[in-house]
Amino acid sequence: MVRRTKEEAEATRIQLLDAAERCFREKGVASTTLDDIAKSAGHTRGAVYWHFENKADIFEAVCERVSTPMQAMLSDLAADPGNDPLGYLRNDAIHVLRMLAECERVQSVFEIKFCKLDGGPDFDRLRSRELETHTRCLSMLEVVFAAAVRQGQLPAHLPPKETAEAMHAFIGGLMRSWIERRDFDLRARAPWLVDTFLTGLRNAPDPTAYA
Amino acid sequence: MVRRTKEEAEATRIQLLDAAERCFREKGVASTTLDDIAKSAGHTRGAVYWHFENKADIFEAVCERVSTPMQAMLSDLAADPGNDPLGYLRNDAIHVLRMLAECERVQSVFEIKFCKLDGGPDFDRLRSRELETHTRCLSMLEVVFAAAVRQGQLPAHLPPKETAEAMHAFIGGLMRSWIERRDFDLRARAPWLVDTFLTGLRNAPDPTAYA
DNA sequence: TTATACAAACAGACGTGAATGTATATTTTC
DNA sequence: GAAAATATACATTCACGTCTGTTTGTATAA
Repeated sequence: MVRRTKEEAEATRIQLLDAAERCFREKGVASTTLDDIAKSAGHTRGAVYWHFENKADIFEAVCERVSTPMQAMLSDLAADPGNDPLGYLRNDAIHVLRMLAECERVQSVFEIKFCKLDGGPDFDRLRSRELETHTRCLSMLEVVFAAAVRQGQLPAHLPPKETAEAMHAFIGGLMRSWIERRDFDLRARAPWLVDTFLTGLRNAPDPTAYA
Repeated sequence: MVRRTKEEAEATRIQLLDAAERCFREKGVASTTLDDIAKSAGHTRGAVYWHFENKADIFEAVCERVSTPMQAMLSDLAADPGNDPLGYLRNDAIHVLRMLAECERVQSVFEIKFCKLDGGPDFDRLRSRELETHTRCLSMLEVVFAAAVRQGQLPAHLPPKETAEAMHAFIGGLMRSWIERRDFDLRARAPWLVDTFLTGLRNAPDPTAYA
């Protein structure tokens, strides 16, 4: 089997990515061999090396298939929050949680990134990009919180950095916990969880009281 | 160099574990070879294979050096919370965060477990134990929350499982975020962070209102 | 008390398998 | 006919496990 048409070639590329996603999730990234991926896709390593450079390249491609929705969410956050920044943030947080609960591909990639990824010397480029995304996300949270304080939606004594960190930790922690155990209805409970956390921020104690 | 005394042998064992901890943290578990560990400890693979069976065995030993304090904390939670369960939980959560902020070894092992561990087929035994610990932790949180509700410290409408999950996600998320970036003072902010979250629980909206 | 036997605590060499990257062969489409 | 899209074959590297060698603490007995 050789030299398919352009569309067939693109199809095998997708088959390879799907197979890689499956293998990574089942056996972890490090323990997955290129032959595993090729076999699982019904091809050989020849096809793999035609479409990709190495395992790290495949992994990046697998991740990029879901990076777009998350990036979109980030730019959502960056958009003008209007006169209800906290409501805006609430919707966005719920949206993120629901996207995870609903989209199988997002679940796969997050499970791989969370649990199946070794911090080896490959993947350095990817990790630095992740860190940058994380940083941008935190600073945008800070901006939105500042706007909420200006609108009187949150008390002024909230420490900006720690508040953003807490929000991010809470959402990220929920995602990880649910990915690892799936023992509660994330989609249904997302609004209540987010509201409960934001209620804590609204009534937060004054940090200056903590010596 | 051979046949040291009992104490010297135990010393090399500890050197090997320290070296493994360093290598795992620097290069990831999967990318660390047994020769890396031996060299970094100033020994050879002969010493490694004398003290341990394989890499997974080493990793378990590395983890067990900090599992004891965490287990102690879990049993703290299991003890009688008295007439102030929420205050008890508050102290315990702060204690966990501070132990991470203060103990370098805990930081290392958690960083390895969080970011440097591939979910390969080895480490299965370890992972199942982790899951069991996670489950026990969640059920203990449920017990403490139930007690807090009985004492009138928390509203009765809190869904037990989701509340425990949220608490665990928040603490775990904070630990992960801080491990990855260390860009805020975890030790100093721990009480405020925990109090802010618990304030959210105290004033949480009624979940039955969420269709 | 001392000689001796044994086993502990390693170091170093060896064989093996497996995964990687590359080079080449083979078709088929354009 | 040229190049794209794969399969196949090959060489190399590399980590693992095992085996053996060596030295020395230690127990036992004479």
